Amino acid sequence: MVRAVDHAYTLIRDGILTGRHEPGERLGEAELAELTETSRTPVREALRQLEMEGLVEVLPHRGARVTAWTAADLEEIYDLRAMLEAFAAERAAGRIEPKDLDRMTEVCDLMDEAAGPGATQDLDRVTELNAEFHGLVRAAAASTRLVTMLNAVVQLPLVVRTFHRYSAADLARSCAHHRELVAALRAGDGLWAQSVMRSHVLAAKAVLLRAAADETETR
Amino acid sequence: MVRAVDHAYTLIRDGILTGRHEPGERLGEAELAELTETSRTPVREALRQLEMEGLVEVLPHRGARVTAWTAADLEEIYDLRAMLEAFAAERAAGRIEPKDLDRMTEVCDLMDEAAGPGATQDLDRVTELNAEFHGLVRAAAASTRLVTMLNAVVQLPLVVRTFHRYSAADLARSCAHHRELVAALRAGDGLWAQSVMRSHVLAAKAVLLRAAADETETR
DNA sequence: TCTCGCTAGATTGCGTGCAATCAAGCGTTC
DNA sequence: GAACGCTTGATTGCACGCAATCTAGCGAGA
Repeated sequence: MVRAVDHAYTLIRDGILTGRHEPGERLGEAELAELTETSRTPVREALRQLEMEGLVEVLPHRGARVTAWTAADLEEIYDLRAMLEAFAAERAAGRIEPKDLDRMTEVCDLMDEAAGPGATQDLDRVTELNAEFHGLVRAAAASTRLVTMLNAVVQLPLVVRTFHRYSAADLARSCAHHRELVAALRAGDGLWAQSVMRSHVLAAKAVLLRAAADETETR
Repeated sequence: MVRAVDHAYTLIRDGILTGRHEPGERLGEAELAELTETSRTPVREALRQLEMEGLVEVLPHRGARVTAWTAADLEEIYDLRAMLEAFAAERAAGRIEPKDLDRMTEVCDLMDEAAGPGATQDLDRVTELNAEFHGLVRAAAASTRLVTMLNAVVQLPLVVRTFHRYSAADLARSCAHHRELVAALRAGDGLWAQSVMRSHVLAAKAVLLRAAADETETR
C-alpha cells in the first residue's frame, strides 16, 4: 500500500522526465488529480515537492508550470552539481566500504558493455547504471542534507536525456572517469577523488552546452 | 493580505528559531492550526516546507517533530555551508555592483559599532547585520538554486544564537573577515573571495564546536 | 483604433468531515 | 510473572465544497 502523495509525485515526475509534459506547460491541479486517480490534496503536496526540486514552478493563485530551462540555468546547475558531487566524493573517500567499491567496479564493467558501439548499445541502461554509480558515491558520503541538495540538481540531466547526446569519445571518457574515481576512493585519497569527480561533471557540462549550442544553431 | 500558508510558516519557524518549540518536541497539526488561527491544510503545507529546510522531521502517520541536532550534524552542516558560501563568493566577485560593495562597507562599520565591547554592545543587532552582509553576497551570486540551498543550511546557526557564544577575539576576527571579503570582491578576485569566505565559515564552525564541547563537559 | 473597465468562467486557497493508521493501556494465556 | 493480542483514543491522510483570486473576452468611451 502506497500513499496517494507518493503515487501522484512519481507519476507527475515521470511525466516531466519522459517529456510527456513539455517545459512551460501548465499543470492544473484538477487535471492532474484525474490523471493520477486521486484528489487535488495529494496533487498539491506533490507539486510543492516538485517545486523544491526545481522541476516545476508554482505561482500563487496561478498554478504550476513545468520549469523551462535556459542555457544559463544549465550552466549554473552544472557548476553547482560539480561542486556538490566533488564534495560528496571527498567525504566518500574516507568512509566507503570495500564491498561498495567492488560493486562500483562491477557497474563500470556493465557500463562499458552497454556503452560499447554496435547493436548491443543501450543508452537507457547506461543512464540507469550511471545513476547507481553516483548513488553509491552519495550514499558513502553519509550526509542526508547533501543528498537532498544533489537530488535538486541531478534531475535536469535526466530531463534532457544526457547520454543520447554523448559521442563515442565522450562515453569512453565518462567510463574512464568512473574507473579513476574508484581507484581514488580505494586509495582513500579525498583530494584525488574530489578532483576526478569535478572533471567528470564539468566534462558532462561541456558536452551538454555544445549540444545546446548546436541545436539553436541549426534551428 | 497574506496567504495563510505563509502566516503559518513564519509563525512555526519563529517558534523553532526562538526556542519556543524545543528540539524533539512533537508538533501536532491541530495544535498548530489553533496556534496560527488557521486550519490544518495550510499548517500541513508549512510543515512540508520546513521539512525541506531541515527544521522539522515528519514521519508518515506519526506527525512532525522539531529536528534535534547532534554535534556530527553541526559539523556536516558547517562544512556544507563553507562550500556553498565560498562558491557564492566566487560568483559574486565577477558580478557585484559598486553600490552593493559600498553598502557592505557600511554594514561592516555598523557591525564594528554594535560588536564593540561595553554597554552599547548589541549582539542581536550584530546577527541582523551579519545576515544582511551575507545576503548581499548571495544576491550578487545571482543563482536562485544556490540561494535556496544556502537557506537550508543557514537556518541552524540562527537556532543556536551563534553570536552569543563568540568571544571578543572571535567577533573581531569575524569583522576582519568581512572587510577582507569586501576587498576581495572589489578587486574582482574570485579565488581570494572564495578563500576568505571559506575561512570565515570554518572559523565559525570551530567556535560552535568548541562551545558545544564545553556545554556537554560542564553538564 | 486604442485603451480602459467590467463581467464571466475557471482555478487556486482554505476549511472541514470521514476513513485509515498508529500508540497505549488492558486483559488473557502460557 | 511475562508476553502476546485486542480494543480504544487520538492523529494523520485524503476527499470535497465554498469563497477568493486571476485570466480572458467583450463593450464603451476617448
